[in-house]
Amino acid sequence: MAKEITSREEDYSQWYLDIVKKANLAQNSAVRGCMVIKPYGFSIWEKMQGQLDKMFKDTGHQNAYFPIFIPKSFLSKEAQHVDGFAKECAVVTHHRLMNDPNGDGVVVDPSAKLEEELIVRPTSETIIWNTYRDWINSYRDLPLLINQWANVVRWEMRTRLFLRTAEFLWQEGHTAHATKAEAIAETKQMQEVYARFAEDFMAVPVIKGTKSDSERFAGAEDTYTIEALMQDGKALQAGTSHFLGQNFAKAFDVKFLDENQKSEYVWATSWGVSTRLMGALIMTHSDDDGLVVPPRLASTQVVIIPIPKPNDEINAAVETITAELKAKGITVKYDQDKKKRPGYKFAEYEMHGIPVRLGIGKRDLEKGVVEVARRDTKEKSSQPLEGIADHIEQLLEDIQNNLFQRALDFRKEHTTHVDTFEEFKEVLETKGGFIYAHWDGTEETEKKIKDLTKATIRCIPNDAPEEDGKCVLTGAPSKRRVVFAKAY
RNA sequence: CGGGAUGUAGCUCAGUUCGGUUAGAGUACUGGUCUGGGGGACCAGGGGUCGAAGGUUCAAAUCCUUUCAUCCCGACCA
Repeated sequence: MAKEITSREEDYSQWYLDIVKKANLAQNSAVRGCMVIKPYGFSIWEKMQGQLDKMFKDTGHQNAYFPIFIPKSFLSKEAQHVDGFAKECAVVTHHRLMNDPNGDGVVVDPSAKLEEELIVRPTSETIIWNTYRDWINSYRDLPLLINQWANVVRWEMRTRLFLRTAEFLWQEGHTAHATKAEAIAETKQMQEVYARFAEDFMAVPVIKGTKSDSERFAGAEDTYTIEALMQDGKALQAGTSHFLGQNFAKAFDVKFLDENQKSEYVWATSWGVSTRLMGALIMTHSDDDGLVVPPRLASTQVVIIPIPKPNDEINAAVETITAELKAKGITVKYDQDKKKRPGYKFAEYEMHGIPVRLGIGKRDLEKGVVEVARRDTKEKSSQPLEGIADHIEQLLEDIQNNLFQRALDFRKEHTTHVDTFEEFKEVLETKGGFIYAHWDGTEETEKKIKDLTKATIRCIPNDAPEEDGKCVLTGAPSKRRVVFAKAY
């Protein structure tokens, strides 16, 4: 077999790359660290975008677009922010090419040097807050609730398709508020939106929490995160929502007159999820036969395969089924390719993770049934043609729920509470996953644990109960457990 | 940026040690025949600047120098 996938057991990271490649999701490009998202991969991203965009609008946000280039000077206005991003910025220094005077090809025209260099945005806080200064004068201008869908560039040293690429697609919300409380409420609301999206649509269970000082977004006062667990026991940060305080308002001098005619700095938030979610989707559900896409994100939910190939009788039956499914809003593809054999198609659609596959042949038609195969469990059964659409509608729902439940069970099995550092290391080495442990709250301890084990604090869970304990490393008193894991 | 490895057909790789006709295999692709309920068989065909540049030589995928890229391990990383 030509399209074999490396098994997860054999080499997890190769398995991931095989899926991305063989399910036609993405490929490496001519530019290091940048990827080409292929049509099938993009169709899944589009489904994600569509749903997220709806959720943003339902919570009162509007879309806008800001430029890809940021004047260098903007980036240095917020000290922590520049520290966080300076090392990974692409910089535009010239605006013209010319023919190489020494031969063929083109060279940068030295006379076209820019007065001020432009940074390709690694994130848009600075240019957006520079714009907000003009937009915000009064409390009546607030809150300002804006989102943008864009690409950003971060010159990462080591990249991996979808999980960390030099350029990636994302959305970034940037909101401005009159009060601190309101901004914090917005930050939490968006964390909630992300969590709901991850769980209800991606079928990926997440832990909601806040970041420790060292893991916080550069320029934020608080970073709210959703953390997912991958099948290899490593954590993946799936989305973040930042409470920015008045940091950017002060850096860009964005003030408003409140109802008491007092001039105040604006309170800010920003929040984002990226094409990295594709990586989370792949690594949560897929198996050694290929991608598994939850029905709610599948661009094609049902594929119908004529066995062994299309004929008038089969076509007629398919036409009926297709009409019934479409009436229910289910997306269907009928694969009439005569050159490829059924077995080939079965494997191919499994590779692509299509949730439900129908097989129809002469035998089935004689009995008035159709073969229904579900991708998640790979179970097959014969179902009567009568009422098939209802059955499939229910089946898609079952698959969606089953994927979530399966991921949740996996997470439960890979979540451990530990009280000693010996246990901590032991669990990390044997089964990985999320480790709930006490921590003394200092950055030194956090760093030491990271150096010793490679595990980092993924978050301080929102729902962590108060509990007296001792730091797993130093033995200093602690009030609650935090979540540790090795992370992507 | 350090340590290691690799660049030969779309993909996976052989050939490089020890230089010698026209550079190979599997797979994928194209056409045909037979097939047909889980990645079919056979026949025929197309496809290469051997990563790039320079050098040594009668002769370079093979030797030398430089360079670029990719992968793995570190460092780095919302």
